[in-house]
Amino acid sequence: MNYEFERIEKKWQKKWDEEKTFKVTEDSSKPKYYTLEMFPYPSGNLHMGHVRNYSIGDVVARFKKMQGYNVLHPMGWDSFGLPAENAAIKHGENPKDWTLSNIDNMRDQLKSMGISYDWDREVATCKQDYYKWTQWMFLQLYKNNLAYKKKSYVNWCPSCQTVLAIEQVVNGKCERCKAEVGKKDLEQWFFSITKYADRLLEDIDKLKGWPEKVKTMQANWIGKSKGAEVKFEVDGMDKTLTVYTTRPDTIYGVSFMVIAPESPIADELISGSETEKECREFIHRMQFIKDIDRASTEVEKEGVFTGRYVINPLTNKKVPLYLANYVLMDYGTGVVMAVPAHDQRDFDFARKYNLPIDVVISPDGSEISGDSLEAAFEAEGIMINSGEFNGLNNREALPKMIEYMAKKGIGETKVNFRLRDWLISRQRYWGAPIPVIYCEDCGAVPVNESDLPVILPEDVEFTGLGKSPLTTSESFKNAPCPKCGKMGTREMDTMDTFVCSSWYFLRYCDPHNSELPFAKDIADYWMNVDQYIGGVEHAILHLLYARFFTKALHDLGYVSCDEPFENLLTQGMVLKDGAKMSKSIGNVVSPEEIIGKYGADTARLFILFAAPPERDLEWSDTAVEGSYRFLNRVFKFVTDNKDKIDFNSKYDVNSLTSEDKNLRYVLNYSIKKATDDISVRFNFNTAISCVMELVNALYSYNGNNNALISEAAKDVIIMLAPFVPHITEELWEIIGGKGSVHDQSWVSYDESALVKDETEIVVQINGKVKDKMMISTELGDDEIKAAALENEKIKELTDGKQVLKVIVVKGKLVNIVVK
RNA sequence: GCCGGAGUGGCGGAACUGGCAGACGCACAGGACUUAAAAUCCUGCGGCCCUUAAAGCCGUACCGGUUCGAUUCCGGUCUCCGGCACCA
Repeated sequence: MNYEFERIEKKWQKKWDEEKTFKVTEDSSKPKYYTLEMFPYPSGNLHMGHVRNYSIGDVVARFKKMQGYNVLHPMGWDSFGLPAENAAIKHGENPKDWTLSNIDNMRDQLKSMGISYDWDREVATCKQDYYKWTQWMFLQLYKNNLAYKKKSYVNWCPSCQTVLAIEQVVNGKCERCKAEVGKKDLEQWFFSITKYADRLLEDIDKLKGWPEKVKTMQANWIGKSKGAEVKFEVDGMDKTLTVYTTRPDTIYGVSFMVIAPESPIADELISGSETEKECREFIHRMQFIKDIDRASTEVEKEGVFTGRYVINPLTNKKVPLYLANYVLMDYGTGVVMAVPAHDQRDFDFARKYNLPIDVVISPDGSEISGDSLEAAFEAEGIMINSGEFNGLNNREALPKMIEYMAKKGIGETKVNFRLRDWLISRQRYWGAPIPVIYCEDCGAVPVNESDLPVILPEDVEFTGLGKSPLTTSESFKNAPCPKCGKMGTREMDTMDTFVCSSWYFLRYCDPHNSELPFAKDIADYWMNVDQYIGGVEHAILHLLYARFFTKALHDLGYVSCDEPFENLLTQGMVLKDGAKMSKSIGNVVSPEEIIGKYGADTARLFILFAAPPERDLEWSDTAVEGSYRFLNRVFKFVTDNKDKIDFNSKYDVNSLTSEDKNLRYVLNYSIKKATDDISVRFNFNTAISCVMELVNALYSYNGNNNALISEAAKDVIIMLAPFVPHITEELWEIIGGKGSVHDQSWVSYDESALVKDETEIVVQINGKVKDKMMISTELGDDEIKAAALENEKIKELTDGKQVLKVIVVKGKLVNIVVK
């Protein structure tokens, strides 16, 4: 007979809900612990990835609570975004109704999993009482020169009909809908995340509890590079071109110069030149090549001579200026000094167009002809053909050369970042409106804080064609200028949803505050998030933006912390048949189905047992049965033995049989191991496996020490409580436990129970195991050694051989080295 | 190309600080119970050799090193996964 998971789970879920078992408030008498799982987009249904994410988080929350922490464990909804709008276009549904009903459905699903959230703190980013504060955030950034509007050549997703941040363009495709991304010239709002580039990079070192992988990804994304900017005069024109280079040490080897075809100064440079026609054709042709194709290293380098020459400021040598496809407009200055002898890209270009290759660094300082090179020499070496710098190691020469150029006023040290400012405008309806009004006289004017929120209107049309639905609203469009009162027009763009999710962890601290997004003292009590858990797909976007917001809010005095997430756990994906679950492959296993068939406890147990949290997890229907089987074994053991279980019974340690001692050892060992595995290593799989061993030991125990059985049964229930909260709550009630099992203290072990009278040690000869023997733990090294040499089998095997050395590792082994 | 991570039975995985490789679970095989099946319980389960057993040998991607002893440390190679990538 299997246990009635359905009845039991419903019973306790109802009770937890009614009694608000997991509600928390600030409490200075206990240490606080803030654990958070990345909030979901309310697509309508939970998938296995969610189940894994929230099961992991729930173990952490319940475990910490049992350890005596005041645990904040909230949940909410990242509920602005495109799918709602697409549903509106497709099915004529209102995005708001669609979203709110999805939230209702998913909240029920979460409750059916028995996750210990404080539901009183639930937030939804699409609700006015939340997005009011998202708009407030915009205003604070704007007031402090961290938000600005500029015309720029931006990434445009033709399918989503909106611009995208660079981070949202993945391999030339829209991160969301996978459509090919194009370009468009638009006036857009940006957040100045680049002002924080250095701090975002440096403070990565503070993130001791983050995975190396994520830290590296962020560092690479920020992409700091140190070099110099150098000015080159254009021959015969009153014009200077500035280049950025990380290799100013190679400046004597510049044999041509290259400029990006889309550069705004290209027009001026080619006007009237003898190659003007070819140049214009080239520029025109490049416009129609997609970014992704332009940027590929596979594409052959190509260019056209502009007809102009520039003068090397160190040598006064005239070198030709080319338009070239391999120069990026949005990095550095869009102009690059080409040193073919020491840069592979320049080398390829020089060979193609027969340009000179001048060697200025050689491995040993000897002269090398550029013609003899098969590839650019990019390694360290000795400077040659470089005037007064000859003979120096190029790395030593580099700072000296920058210093020299700085003195002459032709160059200076320059640091460049790969990170771009964050483009937050979206030409979409279902998002937080950007709180700005355009006035004929005053220009772009921010809405007064007292007028927030700028409410998303409902008189809009969803045609799916051309312009954003927001522009179709008559009620929204016109608003008086906050400065002069003259009628102006509202900003029609909404904010990137990543803005909403960049501060939600702060709102959870004080979710009902109507005066501020959060009170500082309350946020300071809860922050930082002690443990953040989510998918690695957010390694760059969300985590970088959230760090930026936290730092900005810190600098503006709204919160004390300047990093939001103390520890980060990136959980692996849930796979089926080796592939990520997806509708198109048809390998989706729905959580509802599994919970219906085996119960939430089984689903949670399997997912936590099958792999450590950071690794990918292969779904196995048969292994789920195994977890279910285990829970039935636990249930059966407790119910079969409930008459023996008595909370008040005690046993005398000195009168235990060897069988009792063995069970007591396994019990205490399991407690020790499970505690370490959960708290130190987050290895829930091994924590569960040692409880399984304990249950196996209970089944094979033939003694009759009911006090010992009581202790073990009680501890099994407590140890399993964070993993399988319903069945343990039921069993706790069955054995007559007081209150909720989830309010119990975590189990502790008795060190003395881990000391055995006898222990098995291995006897090796030359490192190979030959025998095992039981030995009193009281024996010293010499006695253990003697015992090993006395061993019949060892005597036989070492007979006639010379014993060179005997190594004794107490409690583990003896290794006899013979010849 | 650069950066990060990983390679252990039929499968998921364990071995925490250099000390019995394969815990725990799945699958499989045999048995008990049953009229039968399911469920449950018991036993076996890396490979080679072998009728069987004992013993022996091999075995943690590959090659080598350090060590009494290496899945673990060091050097090199290969493969897979993830991120970035004409960033000057």
